[in-house]
Amino acid sequence: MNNYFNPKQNAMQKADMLLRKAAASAYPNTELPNYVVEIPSDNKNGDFATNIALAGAKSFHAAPRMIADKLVANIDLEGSVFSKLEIAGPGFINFFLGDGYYCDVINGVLTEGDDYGRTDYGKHTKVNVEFVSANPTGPMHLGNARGGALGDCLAAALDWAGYDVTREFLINDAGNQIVKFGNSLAARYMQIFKGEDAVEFPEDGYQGEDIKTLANEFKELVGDEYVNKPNELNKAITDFALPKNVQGLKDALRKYRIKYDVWFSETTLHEEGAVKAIIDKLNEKGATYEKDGAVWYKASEYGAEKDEVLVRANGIPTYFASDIAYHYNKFVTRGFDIAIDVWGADHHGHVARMKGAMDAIGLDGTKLDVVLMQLVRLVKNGEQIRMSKRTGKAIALTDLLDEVPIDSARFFFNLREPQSQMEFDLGLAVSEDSDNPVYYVQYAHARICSIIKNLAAEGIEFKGAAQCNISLASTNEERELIRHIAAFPDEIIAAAKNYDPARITRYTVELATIYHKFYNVCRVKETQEDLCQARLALCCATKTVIKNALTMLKITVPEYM
RNA sequence: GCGCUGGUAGCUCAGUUGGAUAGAGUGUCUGGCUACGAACCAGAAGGUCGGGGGUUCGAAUCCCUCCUGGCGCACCA
Repeated sequence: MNNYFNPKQNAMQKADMLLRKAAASAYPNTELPNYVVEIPSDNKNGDFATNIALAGAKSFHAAPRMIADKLVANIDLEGSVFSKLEIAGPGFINFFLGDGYYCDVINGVLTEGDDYGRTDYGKHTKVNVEFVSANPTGPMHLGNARGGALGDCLAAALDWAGYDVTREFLINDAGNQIVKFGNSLAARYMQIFKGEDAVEFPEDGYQGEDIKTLANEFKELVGDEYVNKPNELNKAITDFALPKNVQGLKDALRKYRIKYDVWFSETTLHEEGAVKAIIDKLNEKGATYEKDGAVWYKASEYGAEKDEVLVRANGIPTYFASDIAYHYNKFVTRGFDIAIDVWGADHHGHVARMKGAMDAIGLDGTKLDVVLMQLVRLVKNGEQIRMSKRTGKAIALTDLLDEVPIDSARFFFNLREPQSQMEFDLGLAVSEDSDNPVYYVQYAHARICSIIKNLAAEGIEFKGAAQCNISLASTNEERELIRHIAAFPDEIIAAAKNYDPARITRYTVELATIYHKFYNVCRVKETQEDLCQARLALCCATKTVIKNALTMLKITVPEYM
């Protein structure tokens, strides 16, 4: 049983139980049709509605309205959370919640406090969320900013929904791109001494200014020591630069308020022989073959489009090989039940073959979930700012965070669902006025704090939910507010289930809107005492939910603005 | 060419997994502070849900087809 407080879900289940009971007595020995109990878009149609009479026309052998009449006649609302039923339209049965429900919601929220919204939906399933995992060969870019906000908030949603969550960053500190990184650094280092024209820069090298900066720092440290030791230069300068870059990633992400549980080094997989072991394993399963001097994996037999190289002709394993070993490590060595990878949409070709590879090594590919995220278009004054890693003019994450407040960046990147091609409006994100939705939500919180403070100054304190009669808060605005507050735990579950934390961000905007409407219609101050207390209870409950939601998203919750 | 993914109000996007008259924000226009924070609220206007077929009591949602934007199809990661 669920010990957590999830009022909406509970009430919905109660509605469903009443329906089943009614159907059992009205139509004994008849199989129930596929029906739903849902929340109508217009609350004139009740708090919950069911299509059971429409969907059951065939199995109950009657017209929908007749079925609805018969079912309703068999439902007794006495002692339930519902105050009335209605039959509407073609045969919908609508449930209306009663006073008791609204009181329970506010009472429950204030009792749960900082924990309101948590459920045990995930049943402590061990889930690993890997996100950003930017190459340590250069600074992070705008896409990583979205991936960071997305991954971190998804992890938070899973945590609140009762999963056992690990946030993880994979450091790609092995393989081809590190070799390229070293070659680029070495060339820049040599150019310092011999001139740019005398030393050829690798055609596929990293062009960015940061490579020159690192080479210069290395020169400051060791002078010309390596000019005549070309064989040792590459390793020495890589060993110098790589940790610096990794530290840069850590610093930038910490500034972005992301704290990882695990920084996983790809190199350790090679050192421990895990990559070789996984290739052997595939080999044993008969899933490999040799061609042109390379070892291939029969990916096409496991759902992928075509076969893939595991070990190049030069003997170096591909990233794909180490990625299989890495996920084997997640599932088998560390025992995660689910692995979620947040990738840029440009990696979608990798999805089917990774899942297939999990099946090929005897694991379950369906336990690997990939959240594909579309890249971001940066827009300022209606014009797109293109980013290019090659020209070195990329918009770095650190640059973005220097310009855009963290609250704003995290909020914006979580406003759209992952697969949408979002636009990031730099002008809007920087603006500190009402156009910026993050302030709209924070404003609602600050407003509530102000009301509470003003009342306290007049000697009026909130006496606690148990001491007040919430049913006095009976206007549409008040009821709407309570209903939305009640939906918070379900919204988190939906975000976790659909891997879409943007739902929570949008939820906070809706909550703020509903609160502002309430504020404009219902005075708290200078109101008859009982009603004042009831409305104060609503304010406190709203404050709790905004605080919990924004805290979950790691956005500050100001009391003044 | 094949695959993934999008196309909903002028613009940016929702739409609770097939439900009731398709919704927000923004922009435009009009109202509301000698009242708890006007960083707010109310109202108006704005739609062939890319086009066309199909499935059924019922489609933005599912199927087929066409148009179109983005991305991917390396012994890169």
